[in-house]
Order: sequence, then C-alpha cells, then structure tokens
Amino acid sequence: MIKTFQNIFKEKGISPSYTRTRIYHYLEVSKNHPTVDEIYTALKDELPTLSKTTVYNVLNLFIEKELVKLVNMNSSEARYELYEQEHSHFKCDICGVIYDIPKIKTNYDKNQLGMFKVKNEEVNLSGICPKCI
Amino acid sequence: MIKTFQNIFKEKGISPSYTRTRIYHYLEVSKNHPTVDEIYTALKDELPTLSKTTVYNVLNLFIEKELVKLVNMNSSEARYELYEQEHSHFKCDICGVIYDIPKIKTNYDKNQLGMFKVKNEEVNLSGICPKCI
DNA sequence: GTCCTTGCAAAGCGTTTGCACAGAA
DNA sequence: TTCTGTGCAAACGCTTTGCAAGGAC
Repeated sequence: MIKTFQNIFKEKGISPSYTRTRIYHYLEVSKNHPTVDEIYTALKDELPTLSKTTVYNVLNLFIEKELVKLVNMNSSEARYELYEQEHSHFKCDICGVIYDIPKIKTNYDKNQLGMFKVKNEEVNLSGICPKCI
Repeated sequence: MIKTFQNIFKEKGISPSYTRTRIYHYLEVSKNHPTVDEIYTALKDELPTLSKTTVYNVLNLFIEKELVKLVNMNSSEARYELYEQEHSHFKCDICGVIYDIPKIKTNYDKNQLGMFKVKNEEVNLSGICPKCI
C-alpha cells in the first residue's frame, strides 16, 4: 500500500488538511531537524496566512499521534523529525548542525539495570563535522 | 591532595565566594540533576539575599569553566550536574525523574563515521523506573 | 446546525541583559 | 581606587493559551 498522506494520517486518526500535509511534507524533505521558525519561514510563501501558532498546533498534534518526535539535543529551540528508521545523531560543536548518522549500537547487560524497564534508547555523539575540520 | 572547594575552584580559575561554594556543594549532595529553581529554593533560607540571576550567573560560570554540564534530556527547564565519573541517564516516562545509571557502552566502528571527529558521546535511556512499575 | 481548523493577540515562563550597589583586593 | 560578585528590574525569545472567525461536514 502506497504511503500517501491520507493513509499515514488516517492510520493515526488525523484529518489531512492542506496545512498539515504541507508541514508533514516539509519534515520529509528537509533532513535538518527543522525548528518551528524554519518550518514557518519555508512555508509562509506557499501558505500566506500561515501562523506560527498553527505550526505549533500541528507539530504538537503530530507528536501526540506519534508521527513526529522532538530531537533531544540541547538548544534553545525545539527541533522536530519524523519517526523513521532508527538512527543516531551527531551534533557539530562548531557549526551546531545536527546530522543523522547510522544507528549506534549499545552494549550492556539488561540485568545490570535491575528493575528499570527500558523502552527507548538514544545515542548522541558530538564533536567536529567534516565541513568544520 | 584533598579536593576542597578552594582546590577545585583554583584549578579552574574561579574565586571561591561563599555563594559559589554553596551552589557547588548543593550540586554535590543533590543527586537529582537540579533545575535553577530547585537550587534557588534549596539555598534561599541559608542565603536570604540570593537571587535566581546569581544562580544563573554561577551555573553559567561553572559550565564555561567545565565544572558543570547541562543534562541533555528534553524538558522545559535546564538541569545541571557536576562533571564526574562517566555515567548514563535513565528518564522515567511516568514520574519524569532522571536517574544516573552505570555508563552504557556503545559499539561501533569509528570508520563507519568517516570524517566525523567524535569528541563526546552520551547514551540516554527512558522507560519505567522501579518506583513506577 | 455542530465540530474542527486556523490564526491573531496576549499571557506565560525560563533565561539573559543592563545596570548599580557593595564588598574585596 | 579598581575589580569582582551579587541582585533587582526589565527585556528577550520560545511556547502555550484564550478566543473568535471561517470552513467542513
């Protein structure tokens, strides 16, 4: 089955308004974990009446429906990405860009954590990216 | 050599004012990655003229001098901890508490990252903690 | 008609900045 | 005296809330 917006949204119980499909599409094509402001700036020509409130509304809806997740790298603004194949993140200390990198595997004994039930794990690397060397 | 505040601060070129030593001490004894507000609330009886601005000033100084680092788990407020022996973090999805856990090792081929120079890595787990099961 | 989506304006909240006062050196 | 530490008040920036207008159904 082809993953149209209609299908993706229907699965999650979200009605596919044009604004929502455009925001979703932007998250698909922009691979740079955009901020609200970046999404707003990118779409405001195409959607002249768009407001940041709507971008926030739509992203919070997507998060609630588990279509989107927050990228967990310290910065003053929230960054968003689609749930996709698993990967890890690399943040450049110089330019601040967050790159997707192949998923870094962890290596630990589940027993070592006792009663902690692990549901999710993430690995974040930082350092210097190829462009900044 | 005994690690007095004087020694620790001297190494980093920080003069050991009373306020600074109390904030540092609070970070040592509180193992819960406190927020600015928690530090302020905990110390304001002992330091009646303390202001949040000073807590921010001191923490930012400590970060700059690499005595303290920001804990990188999504939340609206910044959380702080001392540089200490390496460990990883576990955040409970239910109660929100961030636990220190033994350092989770990663397992990857440096060559797989090409020109990315890794300087730091962190592993964050989340799930359900023993108290919330 | 009702319900949902959108978006303006305002509020909220964590953090930083400007600046001045007081104490240390 | 000069420099440093502190803290009030205001500004700032990101995000959420209140609410109303318009459209979908």
